[in-house]
Amino acid sequence: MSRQAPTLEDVAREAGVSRATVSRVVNGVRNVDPAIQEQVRRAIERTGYAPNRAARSLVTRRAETVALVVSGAGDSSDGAQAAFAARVFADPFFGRVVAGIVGFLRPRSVHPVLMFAESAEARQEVLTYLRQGRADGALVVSTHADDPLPALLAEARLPAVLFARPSRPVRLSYVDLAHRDGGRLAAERLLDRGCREPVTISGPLAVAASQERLAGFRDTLARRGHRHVPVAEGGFTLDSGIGSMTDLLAQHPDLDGVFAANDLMAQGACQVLREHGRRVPDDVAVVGFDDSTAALDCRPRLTTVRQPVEDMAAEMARLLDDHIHGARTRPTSVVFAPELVVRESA
Amino acid sequence: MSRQAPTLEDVAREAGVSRATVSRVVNGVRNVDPAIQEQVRRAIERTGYAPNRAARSLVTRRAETVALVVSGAGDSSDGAQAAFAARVFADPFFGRVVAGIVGFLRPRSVHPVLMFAESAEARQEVLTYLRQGRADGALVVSTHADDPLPALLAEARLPAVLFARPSRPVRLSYVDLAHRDGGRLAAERLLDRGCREPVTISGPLAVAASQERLAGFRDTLARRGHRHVPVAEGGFTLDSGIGSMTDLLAQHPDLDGVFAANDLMAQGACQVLREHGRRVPDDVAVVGFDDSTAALDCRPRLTTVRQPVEDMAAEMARLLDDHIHGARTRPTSVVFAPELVVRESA
DNA sequence: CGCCGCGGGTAGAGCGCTCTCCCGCGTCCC
DNA sequence: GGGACGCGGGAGAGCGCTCTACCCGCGGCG
Repeated sequence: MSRQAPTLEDVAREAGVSRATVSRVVNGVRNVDPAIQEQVRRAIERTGYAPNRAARSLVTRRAETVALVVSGAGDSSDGAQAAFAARVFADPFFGRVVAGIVGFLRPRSVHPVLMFAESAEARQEVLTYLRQGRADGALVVSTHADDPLPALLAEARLPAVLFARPSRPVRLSYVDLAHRDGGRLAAERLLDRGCREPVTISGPLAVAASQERLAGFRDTLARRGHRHVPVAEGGFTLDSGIGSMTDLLAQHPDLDGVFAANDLMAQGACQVLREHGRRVPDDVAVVGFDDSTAALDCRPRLTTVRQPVEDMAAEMARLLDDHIHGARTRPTSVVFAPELVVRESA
Repeated sequence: MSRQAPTLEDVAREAGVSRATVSRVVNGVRNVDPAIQEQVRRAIERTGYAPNRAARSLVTRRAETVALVVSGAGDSSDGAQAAFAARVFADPFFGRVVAGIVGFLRPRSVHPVLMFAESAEARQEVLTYLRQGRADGALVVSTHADDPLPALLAEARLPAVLFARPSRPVRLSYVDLAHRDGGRLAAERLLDRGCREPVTISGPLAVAASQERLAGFRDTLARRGHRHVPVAEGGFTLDSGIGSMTDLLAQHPDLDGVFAANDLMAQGACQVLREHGRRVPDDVAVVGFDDSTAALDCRPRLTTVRQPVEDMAAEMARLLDDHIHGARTRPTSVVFAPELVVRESA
């Protein structure tokens, strides 16, 4: 604060070489005499030099920063953003996304800028941010299917990678899970345990992933002779899991297997079942989805369809990195395979 | 990507004025003829101009960015960072912190850079980041009491504000809660409900906040005639709440009131109590702490000591802003008052 | 009538870095 | 022995912006 931060010039003077030479050893380009290198390194040490990033970015045209955008759909009113942020972070799923992204980015010394884009205004701000060159690209996690942000990003030709396939196709790379296969795995597990009356709590049907999971579950059961599978639509929250399970139990008292489209709802279902005197898994088998922390918090611990979120998030970051550095020019999609994790609940 | 982004120069040429004039209307400084202003604004529109932030930062010496640092204590091994990130985000508490910070920062068009500092190396990276001028200051949320980062920050004279008072005093501003008063509120609630055998599940005693909450709880009970209050030390996780409650129940079967030092543990406690056939709140009253989402997810919904986390986080951001802009030079601490939120569990 | 203030604009000097060009020198090959 | 070439180093031109001069014209005033 008080004294000016040392610049390249200062280090150069201290080391008795030119600015260019110092820059070379700092960035490790070209050969520099080892003796001079050492000399410069000591000068850096003495002066406590740290290269000014703004100056560097100005000439390299690169921020070495990416935006991590959590994007909602509609036009939430102004004040709702805090609630939006809190809601997003309440989902253990998001923590895993962050962990995966940071895992890839950190070794490269880049740190994500956190942005929320739940309103038209906020979306515009994301675009501006990128166009100002404050970030080199965006990693977008949408909470709604009809999020307008991807299209805006694609139109502006800004580097971006999405989590999950967008509802309308856009020229952007994305990573996704084979949700349909996940639904199949859940169905097979319940069937293999001998369930005769399986039911399911789906995610919000506006979300493509929910549709796919449900379709995979239904198709598999249909192929094994179960034509009519009761389904209650949930909202991916614990609360909605409780509500849906209560309804299903009332309408189908002899159900003996539940597939919930995420762990949080499965946890809610377990709670309700226990309160109604049904033992899990002896009376009713429960399969969740995600393999989030909720799966382990639940008693009994959940058998669930694992989504390799960390790997998927890391892959997102890798794709973006490729796009930014021109190593990849056309949009690419990477689809991951789900995996059944067997614990106690089914 | 393809074509160069338009610069001030381009806009100036387009509008038929000088670079400086365009800069003035962009930044809204000094009087510029309204007609010319309009002319410039249209030129900006036509060219799709967005000011280059690196160039601006270079001269203003300001990044208009702050770092949001989640800081651990020890020297976690290299690979542990992903797990650290996931663990941090699993706590609903952190989502509220982010919401509060973003709530303050967003109207000012600044977005936080997310950093984890759970190892010595990572801490160094935070310092470097700030010294490179990539962020103007840091908002630090420590997960451990003896976090070395605050001292490093203070020593380097970098603007920073902490969440919670550091264990060793450092010349840094911080916000905190009157935890002791929170413990008192919990005790009074249990007493007022007529509890005769209160117990408590504390947080990790290495954390100052845990100590304070426990002290406030104990002191209040002592003053009302309860000398020996059974306490089990938890770890702020649901799991530890389950474990602690199980132990307490075994050793003190006639307990009729529980104060858990956070909602997650209270939720675990409720679960155990119900499994042991105790009704909450009729047989055993339960008071949590935080008023996090866990308080609402719990059945029955938790009576809890509310910590105004969003307000506290917003205040952190405000303090940092003041420090950065020189409006505040000496370290300041702001302590918030807890509040009892009565729901069903007590 | 000269002078001064002032509104409204321009010119240009940097901010701290990267990177191209250039230069001097030693080496190698013909 | 001389020219081509490689290598290590320096000089200096920007990158796109802000901001301090400064300039010009005009009205008011002593």
